[in-house]
Amino acid sequence: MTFSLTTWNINSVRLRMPLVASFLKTHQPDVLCLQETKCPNDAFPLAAFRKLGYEHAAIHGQKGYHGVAILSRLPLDDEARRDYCGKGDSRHVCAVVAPPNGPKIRLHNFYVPAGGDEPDRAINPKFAHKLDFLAEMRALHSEAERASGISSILVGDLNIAPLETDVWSHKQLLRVVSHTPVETETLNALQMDGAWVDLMRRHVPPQEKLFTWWSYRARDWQQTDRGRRLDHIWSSADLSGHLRSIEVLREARGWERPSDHVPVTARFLF
DNA sequence: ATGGTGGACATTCCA
Repeated sequence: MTFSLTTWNINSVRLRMPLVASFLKTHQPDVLCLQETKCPNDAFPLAAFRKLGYEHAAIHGQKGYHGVAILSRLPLDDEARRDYCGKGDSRHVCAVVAPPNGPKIRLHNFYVPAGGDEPDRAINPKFAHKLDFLAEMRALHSEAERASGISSILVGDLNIAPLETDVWSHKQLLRVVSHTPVETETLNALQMDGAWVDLMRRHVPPQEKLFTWWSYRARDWQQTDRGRRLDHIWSSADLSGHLRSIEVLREARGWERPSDHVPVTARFLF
């Protein structure tokens, strides 16, 4: 049996609902994880998702900013939210899903703080927040959960492009927030701590450039191709052998009134 | 070195 999951920073779920509907009709992932929904829970378009076959939802939104959601064709159990850094931001939601013939999987959906412009925690509180948020994420040990009989998947907009090939120019972005050494080292440490596997790079060789985000500010995003890989799909080690494909839907950046991020889909076989 | 665009919300903040 296959199990598929998409992560997508949607930059307003209400504005982008027609694009989401079109994507779900053509790709039909079992689970959709959204970030930057920018939508309070009582205004979330649950009915529209239900009509598309996504009857199960774990949502965590707020007015104006941030917001994460898990929409699913399969039942979701044991849903939870965590308030990272005690700021009251809606940046994490999780739930357990059990694909047919597969293990129980806890899905963590994150929207990590972008971190502002200046990569110095002493003068930029947003950058300090980003690093503190990542430090708090280290408490998630996928191995610990595995030991209690449950596998893990971590997805979301982590706002960090860790590899040299995750940005259009390693040299030119070394001092740009999202690709600074302190961020990429912190992300790598977090990944090792939890024994997380970077499934996108399991499927696409690290030598190949791979982007999931292109700035709105570029005159022609396609021509200059100044992208970054800010969106990620990680899993506990036991799931990596079940991965069958990763699809980065680059064409979605060219849709009408697009998000600046594109959907990334992982397909597993159990 | 600078500003470019886009979304929400309220007349600015955030990315």
